[in-house]
Amino acid sequence: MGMNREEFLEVYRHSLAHVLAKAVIEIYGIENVQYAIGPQIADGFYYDFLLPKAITEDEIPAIEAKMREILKRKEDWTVKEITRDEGLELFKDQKFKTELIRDIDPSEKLTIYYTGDDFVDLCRGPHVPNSAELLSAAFQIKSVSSAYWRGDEHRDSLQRVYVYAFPNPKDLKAHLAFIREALERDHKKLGQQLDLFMFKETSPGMPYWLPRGWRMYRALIEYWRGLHDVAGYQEISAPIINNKKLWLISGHWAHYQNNMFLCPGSDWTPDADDMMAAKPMNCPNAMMTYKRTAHSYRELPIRYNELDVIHRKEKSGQMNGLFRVQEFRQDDDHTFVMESQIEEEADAILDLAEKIYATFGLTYRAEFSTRPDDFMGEIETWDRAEAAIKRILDRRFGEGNYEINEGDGAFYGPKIDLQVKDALGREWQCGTVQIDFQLPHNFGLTYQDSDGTAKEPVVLHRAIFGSLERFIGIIIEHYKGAFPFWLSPFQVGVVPIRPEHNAYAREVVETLQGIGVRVEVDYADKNMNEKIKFYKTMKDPYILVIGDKEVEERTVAVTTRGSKEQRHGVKLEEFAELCAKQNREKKIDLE
RNA sequence: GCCGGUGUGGCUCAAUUGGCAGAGCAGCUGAUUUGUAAUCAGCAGGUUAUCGGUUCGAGUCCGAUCACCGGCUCCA
Repeated sequence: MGMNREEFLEVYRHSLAHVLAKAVIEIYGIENVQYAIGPQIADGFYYDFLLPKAITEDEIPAIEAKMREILKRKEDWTVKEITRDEGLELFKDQKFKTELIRDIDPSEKLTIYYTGDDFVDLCRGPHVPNSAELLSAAFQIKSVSSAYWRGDEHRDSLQRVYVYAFPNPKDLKAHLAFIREALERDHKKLGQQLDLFMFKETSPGMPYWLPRGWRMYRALIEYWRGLHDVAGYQEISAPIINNKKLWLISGHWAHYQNNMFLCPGSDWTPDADDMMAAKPMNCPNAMMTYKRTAHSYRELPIRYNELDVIHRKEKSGQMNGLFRVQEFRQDDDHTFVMESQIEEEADAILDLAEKIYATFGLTYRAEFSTRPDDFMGEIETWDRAEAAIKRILDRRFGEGNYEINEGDGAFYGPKIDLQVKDALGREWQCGTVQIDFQLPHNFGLTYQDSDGTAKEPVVLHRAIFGSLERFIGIIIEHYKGAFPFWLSPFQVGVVPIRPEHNAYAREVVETLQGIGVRVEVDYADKNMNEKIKFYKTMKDPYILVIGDKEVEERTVAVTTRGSKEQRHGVKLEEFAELCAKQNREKKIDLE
């Protein structure tokens, strides 16, 4: 066919979308169906329909069967060019098509495709010449859900039929295996199995961190603090609940109130002067911290990093495990710089981000969002900042090797977003570097420059993990719960075979704890198999078995996670050094 | 917020057309004293998410609420 895989997929998926629409119309009757659009997506395509009632799960097989039946008719596909007016006449009973045609430039010709002689759709093409060509394609309806016409919640709610589609059964099978794999890695499932965190109805979207999960959380924080302490950051912590006066200055009261948890100072009315709100962001308090004293240009950059708990009230139906919560910590920082320091500082942040992602074995890519229409501040300042960011990104990734989202920046400044890619190739937005010309202005921040005048600093908001909660969710799935040594909730599980081995086991535990290793041990008088099974289930990196031989030789018998073999006669000191080394080096794989 | 789905001991799941809420694991008690992923026996554990309705009778049917899941929108 002389096309590459991408084009091939596009033609196949696009053509199958028409077949789906035709099937739905044949089943539900053309008078009951308003068909909208059917674009292709990463693993197939979807098509949106307005129907008298929702499609249920049990109707799916019939739709799929109808699609296959249509393909077997081996109908010809014919393309035709028409005018706008002809289009409006042809689709006069189809309101979405009519709207689409109205939006097209009147001078432009429209193309329509017939599949057989009874189904016609507005489409740019290209398509297969005959349905027979799609007989080898493999597809499966994935699900039905709802979606708004043009993504607008005030408009029609449509039935969206998602379909997996691939050129052959082998590719489809591989994709289904991938989906199964992703389901197995589900962090909500693993979080429960590994006893890391839980949720309760009494505080939706606010995780309880359980003993094992909190150990990991702490390890992550300690790692993060270690890096920032030596990179010139000064960690702060500030009030969780603040009076609305603060939010009035920052602008959150006007623009973010719907996402804030309010609590009364004394009097329960929203306009009371003592109304308080849990902070949804750390920025205002960082501004206050900067403002407590006068600053010289010699002090800049000033970097205030922090890990305070923040709260954002979400509309119901938005929460999703650790990926989307209402209470979380960002690995936040507000760096105050002179405009001339933006480039160097942003570059240093990207260095730090790269180092951190590499520790987890995560690759990443950058996106750059530029000035929106409703921007605030001086256009020249924006231009200089955008040019500075562009220089950094060109240097780091090469021109054209990062995505540019024109006009997608915040109203207060341009931003860089970092998308990390996990073990399954899925992308997650984690890091962000946002330049802010506005907040320092609102808070009246200044520094005294070398010429003696007062100037406004620029603020860089940045996070590298994004939120610790989301990041932990990502790495649970990335590692499938088998964490690197340095990050594991417990790093070593100790199994004394009989009570008479407990004394030496205690010595082993204390030795390892003494060098900061997280050890768990079961001294109970019970079958050793139960103890081993528990530590294996919990995916502890190392299990040490201690019996007569080990007590006598002052050794440990080591089983490494993922390996069937056991290392006998390992000297206790030797094993302790192995642990210390891995905590230092933070390698992903166990030694 | 919207559309669809789900909710039964701590966990995983049963319960026929509406007809006595049940099992395995975990827990507790006892026995077993064990060298690498489930030793044996016994015991206890439930207002079937919550509230209301239909019915002689509701885990099951209807309504509302809450939470969660899959999407839409929004987002770290």
